[in-house]
Amino acid sequence: MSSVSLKDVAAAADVSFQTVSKVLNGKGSVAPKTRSRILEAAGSLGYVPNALARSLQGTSTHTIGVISTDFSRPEVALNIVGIEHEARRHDVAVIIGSLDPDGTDCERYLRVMLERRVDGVIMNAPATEHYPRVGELLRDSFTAVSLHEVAGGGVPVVRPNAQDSGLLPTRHLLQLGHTRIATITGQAGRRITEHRTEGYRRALEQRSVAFDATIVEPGEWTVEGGYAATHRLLDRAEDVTAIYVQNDRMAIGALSALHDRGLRVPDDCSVVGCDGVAESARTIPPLTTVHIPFHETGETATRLLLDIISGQSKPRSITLPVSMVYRSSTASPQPR
Amino acid sequence: MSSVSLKDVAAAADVSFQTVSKVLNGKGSVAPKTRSRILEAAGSLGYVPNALARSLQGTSTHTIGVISTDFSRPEVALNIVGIEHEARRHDVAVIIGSLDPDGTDCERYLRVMLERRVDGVIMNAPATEHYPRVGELLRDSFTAVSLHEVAGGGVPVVRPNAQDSGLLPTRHLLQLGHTRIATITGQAGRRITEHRTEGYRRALEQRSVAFDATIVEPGEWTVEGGYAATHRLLDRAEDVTAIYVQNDRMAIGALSALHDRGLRVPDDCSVVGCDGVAESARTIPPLTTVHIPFHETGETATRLLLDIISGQSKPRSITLPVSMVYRSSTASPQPR
DNA sequence: CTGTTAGCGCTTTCAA
DNA sequence: TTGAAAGCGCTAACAG
Repeated sequence: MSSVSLKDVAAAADVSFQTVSKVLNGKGSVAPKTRSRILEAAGSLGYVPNALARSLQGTSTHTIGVISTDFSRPEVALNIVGIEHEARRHDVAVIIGSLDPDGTDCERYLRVMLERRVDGVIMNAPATEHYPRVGELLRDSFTAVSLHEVAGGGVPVVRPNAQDSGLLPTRHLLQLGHTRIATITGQAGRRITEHRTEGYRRALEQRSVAFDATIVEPGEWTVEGGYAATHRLLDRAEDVTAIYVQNDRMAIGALSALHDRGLRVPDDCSVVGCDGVAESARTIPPLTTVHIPFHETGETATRLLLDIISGQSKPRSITLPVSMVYRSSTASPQPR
Repeated sequence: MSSVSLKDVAAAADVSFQTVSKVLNGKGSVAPKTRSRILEAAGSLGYVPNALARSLQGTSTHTIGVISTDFSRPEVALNIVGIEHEARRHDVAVIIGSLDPDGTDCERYLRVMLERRVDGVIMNAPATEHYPRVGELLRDSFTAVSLHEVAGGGVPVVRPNAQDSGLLPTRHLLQLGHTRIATITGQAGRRITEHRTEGYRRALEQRSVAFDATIVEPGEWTVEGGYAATHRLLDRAEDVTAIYVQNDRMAIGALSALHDRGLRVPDDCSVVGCDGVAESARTIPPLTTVHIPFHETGETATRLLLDIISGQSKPRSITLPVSMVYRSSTASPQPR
């Protein structure tokens, strides 16, 4: 472990350690001879500046915290990768915390971020969107940007257009001629689920198709959840001719369930996913879905956070556009 | 932003800041009255200790670095989540760096970790396994544990049994009666690819089935790569009756390609994946695969790293067992 | 051009 | 039981 300090370099170059500091930071003026002597000493000693000591008197730690829901889900991972890429572009380090499913450990993580004096925090924790204490902490003690709503508001939110994520695919199905369109939703009680469902509902309304709560089935975001939800749905309403599944992983489960029931996609039932994960291109059949810019969302949130920290930008929320990806899991309803 | 310091608390409680330090760290003996006065002052002022200052004279920063290949791939994400979980259990913060595909920015990240004086580093960067400079740095300047081999060795490696990951599924196919068994490999030149292929080869040898390089096709680990590789493979060798695909994402592509060619799985061709991602349970048909304990690998590596740091353990490598998951994409070959 | 003085927030002796 | 002194590695301001 490197523990060569400025003083060590100074001793080797026979100058004061403050002069070394100047040279290494390119500040002040130093005699060329001294400078090169110092540079050489630093090089041969393998000097590496101590970022902690540096942060101690500066105002910035060049570090941000990311508190995220379990990022083994690919969409979430893409968010984080986007965040990390943008942070790195600005020479900012990222400390990460991954929450348990209920987000009950969020405050603990926030505390850690406080102790480490991060310059700001990016929240990607839908589970905490109704926790007032988290919202309070974020507003009072941090410069923060969130990818989901925050209890009590007051924190800039950067996210893909969730309502369009429901509206676009539903409209697509309507345009194909479907009228019995079911939806398999994400986790109940989450804003993002509400928004996607709201988009679905609005698309129906625009075409004067009645919303029917009996063909709205929760699927928990998981492959298995989507599989089970599809069975429950079709056990109850076999006249459904199309399903908008609120994420691709559940859609993979839905395709499997449909297949197990002897139903052909899209002939007997159309399916639209949401998210645009890589796998969706090669499901059987390839999945029509909504492309959500997860990576870009992470980048944008980070850029905003960094701009707010540096005073270059005022806090504001940003919504990113989503777009349809048409593949072969959707078609006009066939007479049966 | 909280910038209440020990001195502020001391002033409020009318004692010296050193006494406050004692109380807050539970050291030394302090009069009960003083103690409670200090505690109250700290509480009402919202004092949060500065971890950076604390690290400055201590020997540890309670921080580890993780340098990883792009973790938007679910297997990789699982590794990282495992690392994070274990670190958090030990109250250690995690700084993350995600490499570009070639890992050329690895040294830069290592430098950042050095500057931040992390206690140790976990490497998950197969792309750098042949970079001597990375190996050197790791050995000379860090306490490190890697999830992949490191150039020049000397760094403990914690990883799932890669050879078994090839041997077990191939043996399964052989036991079903297949003899024309192809494999779609991961990225060429990577150790993990070599190991999985070596396992495949060994299983064949054990049953005296000749290894045939013409039915070994590289697939780049991606869905699309697996799709394309399957087509290339079958264009060349249509007598293949089974394929061991070296990861589940490529296997999804393979199932799709097989379907597009009008081949039925498993009747016309059996497919075994590798990794055991959630999607594999609901592909069409559900995929027989190898379960790889990615989360546990991350946890184990972290526990080892932390133990090495604290001197509780000597550096050593650990191999974790993998296991078969039997589903419906494999069957005995059918006469055609 | 260079070194001195001061201090970031904290922990750790050591005296009082 | 408490506080004063010292120092972790560094930067910043100023004097020489």
